[in-house]
Amino acid sequence: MADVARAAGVSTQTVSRALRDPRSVGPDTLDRIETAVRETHYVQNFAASHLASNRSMTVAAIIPTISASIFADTIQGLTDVLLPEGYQVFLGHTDYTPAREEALVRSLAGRRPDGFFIIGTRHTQEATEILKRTGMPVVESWSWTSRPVDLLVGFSNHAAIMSVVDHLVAGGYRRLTFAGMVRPGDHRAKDRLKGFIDAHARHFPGQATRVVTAASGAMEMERGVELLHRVRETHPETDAIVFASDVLAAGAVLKCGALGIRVPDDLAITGFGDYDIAAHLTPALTTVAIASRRIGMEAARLLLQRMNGQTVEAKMVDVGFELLVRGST
Amino acid sequence: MADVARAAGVSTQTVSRALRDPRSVGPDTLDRIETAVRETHYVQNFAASHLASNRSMTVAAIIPTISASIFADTIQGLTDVLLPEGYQVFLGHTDYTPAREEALVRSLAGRRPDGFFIIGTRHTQEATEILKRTGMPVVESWSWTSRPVDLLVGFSNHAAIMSVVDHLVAGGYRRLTFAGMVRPGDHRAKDRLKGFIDAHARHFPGQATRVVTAASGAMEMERGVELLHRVRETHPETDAIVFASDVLAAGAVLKCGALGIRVPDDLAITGFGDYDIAAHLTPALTTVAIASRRIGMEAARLLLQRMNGQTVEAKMVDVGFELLVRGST
DNA sequence: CTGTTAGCGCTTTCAA
DNA sequence: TTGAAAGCGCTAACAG
Repeated sequence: MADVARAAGVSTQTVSRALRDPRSVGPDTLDRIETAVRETHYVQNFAASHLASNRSMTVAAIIPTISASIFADTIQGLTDVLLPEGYQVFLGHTDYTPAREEALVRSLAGRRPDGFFIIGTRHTQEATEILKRTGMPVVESWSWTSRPVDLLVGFSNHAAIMSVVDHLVAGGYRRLTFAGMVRPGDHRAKDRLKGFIDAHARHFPGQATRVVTAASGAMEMERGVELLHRVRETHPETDAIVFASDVLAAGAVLKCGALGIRVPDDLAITGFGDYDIAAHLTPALTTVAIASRRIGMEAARLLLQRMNGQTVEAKMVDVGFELLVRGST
Repeated sequence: MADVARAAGVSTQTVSRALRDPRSVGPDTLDRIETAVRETHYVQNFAASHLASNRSMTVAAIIPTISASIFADTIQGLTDVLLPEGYQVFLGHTDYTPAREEALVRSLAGRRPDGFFIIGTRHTQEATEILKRTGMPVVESWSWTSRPVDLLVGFSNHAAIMSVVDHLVAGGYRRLTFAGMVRPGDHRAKDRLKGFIDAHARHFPGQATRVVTAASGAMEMERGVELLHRVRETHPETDAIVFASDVLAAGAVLKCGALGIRVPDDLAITGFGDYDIAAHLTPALTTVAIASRRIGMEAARLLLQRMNGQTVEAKMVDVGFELLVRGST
């Protein structure tokens, strides 16, 4: 910056001002500075800026996994809103491990982001403590709680699955089985399972609940195929499978097609997430649509309001969900 | 850090040392410092560290798009290797727009990352200039070139599609049509198209090339369905469609199933990428597998070597590709 | 193994 | 509209 100042014949102060708000300096001065910036190939040093101004112009984002996940849409929405405002995004993933999440929170907090975005509302005590102490705006997401750390953009996984069960029961299905991946650190999956159990208990009081889960392995269609087989072995009376994810449901629907199992006549199938494939399957998949990208965008907007010193009117945003009834039920 | 030093009865220097390399201070001292860190809830300020040491412990990554893309696996691989080494990742996406890529490069360069990862080998002149000037290690990826900016982890999209065409011709198909999304800024797609054109010219010299492309819209299965229809309208003689992506091919295969078009008897279909769905379709999809995650991991390893001051033995890594022949051809 | 000194490249504050 | 002085919170380099 000193080089630029010298080339433009002004002080570094003026260069700094011109860079942050071009209208705050005289037009001739601005011109000379812009020329000098180009000639010297000057690139701002945000670390110094951050240290001096105590604003990093970054947001930290923590998600369980990036690959093959619906969270990618959320991050895309988040960055779509944040980048034009000059913010860069730190991205970390936890692989559904609370310890890794805590380590990430700690490490990212050291970067002094101006805001924090995180999937989920359950964190280790230490992680929660750090998030609260930093004093920066924090958005939790993809779940629902009455007591968020700070801000919340999410929906009730529990209610979403209950609506699926209600739909199936209304359609005459009576022997429902839940099938999903339930990893120890995945509270969204647990909420969905609980939603199934609660809805089942309401519709069929006293009757045993049928649940088949996998705790490890990647979230792939192959898991759905495996779960389908396990359901048919352990609960052959099943007339409808409630999958915790479209990925699993898609694997099962495709396998049923290959095996000659008629969906929904022999077996109804539901998914979760409304992935791209859901509408393209034969039969098309009944599922729950989540506004994944919108979650990221709403979160970004809340963060921006806070980072700009405005007060946020609604600290908790429920993006809801939509039951999409298609041919598989 | 001064608070910690005071609480532990040492200088800030000793605290700094203890934090970066616990073995560099005495065991009692370390003990007192660790206690003090906990009691004061101290969180390092990496911005100050960065400014003083000229190391940011960050890597910048630029990809065309995050959502529903195979690049997510690459980023996962990249961060999987980088996070344990203490590096955080800045992630930005360009939506296949060169101007946005340049803006991102410029902005991220200001963060002074210790390394740069970017998809593709074609950038604006200005972006290339910035990448070269910073002097930091740069990994380009997902393509191939003889003159990378610095390091390269990729493969030849051109050769990959040629191998698909060779396979189809060897299988007796004679009226091939290429179908894909070819956005202006997507040079991988262009390389694939060129690979098709070149292979076609070699096998069928003088014969017109059949190509159907879409330039806009999201990369979704619906595009594959649309392209299928356009191929059947404009080139009804087609006996094999070479899709530029599994997403498109999957949409087409599913649609064929619904329409009663027999694959591969009436129409052979190939994809690209070996997405999860490819093996689960009926018939399973012949496609080209790319080691997406490995690209990220190899890139991270190269960056780490450079960032640690080691010399890199191979500046260009060809991860290759694998033609997976399945039922759709 | 530990401490002292200087300074990283900006921005804030105040003055002109 | 512009400039001078001070300092953000660390680490490098050196000394002890």
